Amino acid sequence: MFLGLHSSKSRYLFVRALHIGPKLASPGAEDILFKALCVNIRQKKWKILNQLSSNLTNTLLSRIFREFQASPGLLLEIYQRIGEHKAISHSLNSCCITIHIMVGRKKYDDALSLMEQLMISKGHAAFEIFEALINTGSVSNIPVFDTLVRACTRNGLTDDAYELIKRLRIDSCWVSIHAMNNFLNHLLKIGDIGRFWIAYREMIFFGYYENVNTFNLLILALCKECKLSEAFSVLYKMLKSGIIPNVVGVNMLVDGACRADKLDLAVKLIEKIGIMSMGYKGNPELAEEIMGKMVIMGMSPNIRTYGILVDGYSRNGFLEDAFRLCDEMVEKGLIPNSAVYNLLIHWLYMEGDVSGALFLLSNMMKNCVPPDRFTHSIIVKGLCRNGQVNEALRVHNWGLEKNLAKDVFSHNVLIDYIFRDKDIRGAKQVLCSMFVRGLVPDVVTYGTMIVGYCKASGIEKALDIYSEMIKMNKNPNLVILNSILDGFCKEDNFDYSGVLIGEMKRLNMYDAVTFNTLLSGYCCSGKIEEAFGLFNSMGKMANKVTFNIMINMLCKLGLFEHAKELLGVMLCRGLKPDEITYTTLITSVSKTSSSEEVVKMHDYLVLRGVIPDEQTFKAVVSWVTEEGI
DNA sequence: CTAGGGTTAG
Repeated sequence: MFLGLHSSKSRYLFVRALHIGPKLASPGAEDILFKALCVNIRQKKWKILNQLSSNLTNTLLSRIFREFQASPGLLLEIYQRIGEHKAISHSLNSCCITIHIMVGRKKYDDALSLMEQLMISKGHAAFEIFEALINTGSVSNIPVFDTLVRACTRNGLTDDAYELIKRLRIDSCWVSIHAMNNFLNHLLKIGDIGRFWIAYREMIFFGYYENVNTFNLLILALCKECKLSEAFSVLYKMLKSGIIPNVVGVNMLVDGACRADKLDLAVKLIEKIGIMSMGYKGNPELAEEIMGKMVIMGMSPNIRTYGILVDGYSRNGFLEDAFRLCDEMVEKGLIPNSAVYNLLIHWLYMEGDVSGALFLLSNMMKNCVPPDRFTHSIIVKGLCRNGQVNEALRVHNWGLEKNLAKDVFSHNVLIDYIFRDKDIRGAKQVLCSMFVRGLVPDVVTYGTMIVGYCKASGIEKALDIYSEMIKMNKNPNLVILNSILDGFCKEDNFDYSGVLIGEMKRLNMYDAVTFNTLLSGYCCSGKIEEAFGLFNSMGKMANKVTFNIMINMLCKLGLFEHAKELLGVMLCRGLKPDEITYTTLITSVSKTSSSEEVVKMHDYLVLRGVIPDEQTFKAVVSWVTEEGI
């Protein structure tokens, strides 16, 4: 009998070890334990780990880790099973040994989650882990530190990530371009574009060469800053560096063009990728070259490109074109995925077409396209937006039952809309139900609460939420800072808003919304001089909203001719008036001028691409009713 | 590394 033999042999060895004496007893016993553990672990018999837990010393554990370093899957399981056991505590070092082994075997995701365990569950600081990794390996083991940088950015530890990169540089160890890209991408995700450019310039200064991903990030950053032509010119820089653009960069340019109201440009870009240089730098030869290379690379628009364009059309009110594009896509053999369906359903809801959205949803099911984590939230938001908050709550609860609402997404939407009804209690209830389900509020949740409190009860309560957010180690982003700024402006507290803007500038975190918010604040409280001063200093940063705010102020002051002049400036700068410009101007002109003037203004604006919405319609209807036409 | 939730204007 195997077991009998085995146990008698163990007993024999054990007895012999006792006879040799206490000094040598322990290595012998450790050997036996070691072998027994290895045999059992290889057969995935985990019971022994529990049985022998009181004997597992650090030296024994390191031996086991080394023994299994060739099979990282098994190693990870050992590590986790030991971690589950209360009697044995992992040292930071044993975890770092495991991390080194995982990275050595290219199991980066496993290494990443081990690091996250150390940071989150065990509360180790990034630099503690850094030191331990050096102690258990070598500082020149770059992939390990690349992973550590990634772990930092994934958990919002921006400064730690940056300090790590700097610290390694002092040791003449350079994290890879991949880690640098990861850091740059993180800065864009948290909305810190100022810091993005500082980090990028620094990276180039220290001799890194951009790869295709770095260039894509540059395109993304420039698109976010609405510097579309600069974003396009990144393509030249890429080719000059001998790097061929890929579809990801082009997709971002398509998105940037759509968001800058340049749909035609987006379409051209897709139809003939080389065309983009026309009207920008005037170098058709280079454009042809780009196109040629892209065709060679098999770089044709993918499903994502079409999705972005579907979004672009819909966003600008051309839902019909979006559907036409879908037909074209299907003709080209690209099958709409859940993202394309989601986008269309989303925009149908935004247009108020609830039944159309419902129809498309059933079509999605019919075509066996599985709904994803976005679909559920889009339905919840769509219903809320169309005044069916109770129905949205019903769908939400149904989703919770069916386990479709696992993330904070739809919760955030509900909190937003319940807050809009000034139902603070109701919003708090949704927040509580989040906690009950083990969902942790994210930055958007806090942002929504801050805006909600600003509008429902004033800035003070909003600031409480802000400090709560800081306590939970969540970093404020640009949207949150802008919301707080709006709160100050709405309460005429321009001292605090000045301090805040100063701080935001120092942090390099501000955008057009920041200044538009302040501008709107000035206009609302009649600070005309300040408003003009700010407007003039905004320069190229001024966007459509900036002009709408200024036009509205001039109209309210009865300076209609000046408002029209400003409309001209707006058009000269390539900014298209929208339905808000329309309502502002029509409301004003109908009060002061003849019906001919109103009709003239209407035609003028519609010819320049304004697509009337419900409120523009109301503006005209009220004028017609008053005129008795 | 790219579309789909929270900020500014009627």
